Amino acid sequence: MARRKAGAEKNGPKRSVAKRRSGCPLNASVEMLGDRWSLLIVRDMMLRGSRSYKQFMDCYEKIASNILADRLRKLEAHGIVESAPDRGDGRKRIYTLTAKGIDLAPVLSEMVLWAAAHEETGNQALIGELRKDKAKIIAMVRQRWAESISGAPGQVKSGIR
Amino acid sequence: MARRKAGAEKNGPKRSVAKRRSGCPLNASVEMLGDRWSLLIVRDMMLRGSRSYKQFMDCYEKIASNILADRLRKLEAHGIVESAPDRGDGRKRIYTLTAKGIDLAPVLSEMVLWAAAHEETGNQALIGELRKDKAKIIAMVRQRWAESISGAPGQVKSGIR
DNA sequence: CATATCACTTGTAAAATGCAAGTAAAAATA
DNA sequence: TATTTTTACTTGCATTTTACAAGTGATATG
Repeated sequence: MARRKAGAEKNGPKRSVAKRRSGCPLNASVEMLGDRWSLLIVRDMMLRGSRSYKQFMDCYEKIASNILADRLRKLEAHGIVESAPDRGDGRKRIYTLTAKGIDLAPVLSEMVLWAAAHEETGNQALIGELRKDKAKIIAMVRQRWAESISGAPGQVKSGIR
Repeated sequence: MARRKAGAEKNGPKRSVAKRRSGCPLNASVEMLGDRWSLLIVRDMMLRGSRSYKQFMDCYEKIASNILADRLRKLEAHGIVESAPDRGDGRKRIYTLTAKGIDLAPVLSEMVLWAAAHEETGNQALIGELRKDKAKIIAMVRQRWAESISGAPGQVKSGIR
């Protein structure tokens, strides 16, 4: 027994303020993304083109498989990610960012710039490009995403990273 | 018995990549800020001018006192916040944002805009202003902060919020 | 048909969170 | 000056979340 359990009812965009701790938009963000893994998963989708469970498991920070399953479920429930069975390989499930998910690009961008400014970090290539022209990088990420969802479900190959 | 225990060694800017899960700058941000409270504390300092334990306890989301103590300690260890005893009232300790802390303004800004775009949230006043002129709001926040640390340790009165 | 992949789940121990109830020191009040 | 308040925490404890190791079932591959 495994697979499927329908994450949440349908899809979760526009969750009402009802069950939140407060109506503050920052609080809403924190309730959806405020943990040690969610944004890293989004990062891997955005920058590395990860789309399958296996690919997420290959992330450099070594997420545990049960945590990954849980986060994917929550991201999907929040409407940040959606998933569908892979046509062609019945074992696979393909995860993709929704528009809401790709809209996190500016958030990630600022978090990267902040850390790069105040901590010792790697990935200087990305940081340099971001500092030079943030808007351009975000536009590139968006465009690649748009192409990847219009085209047939194939690999996103490139990777700024 | 209570009070003082010297948070961490001295101050924690430029923590090396050594003990982190990875050198990715996003990961660094997530390790410092990826929980359900840290950014809300920074928000209250930035937008509401909260500076004392009591004021943080008044936050709308009702943080537990032990969690607040823990988060203030960690934020200080990360060099995002610093604290000093209040001259004039020996019971109080005054917490202030460091330059690193105020540099989180663009991160918070993008998170607020993201949530506002995709969720039902309150605080439409702030959102409207942010959408109109993000840079200006951030500049205001920065300036108020600069004034508040140069002037005598008095209350920050205003509040976009 | 045997074996490998993929996407998960199931324990289980350890850590983080949340809640209620202290406590020590300093300040305000009677 | 004695008493009460206020402030900034800590402590204990139950609950939840996280992490790690080890399955499991359905498909694909040789």
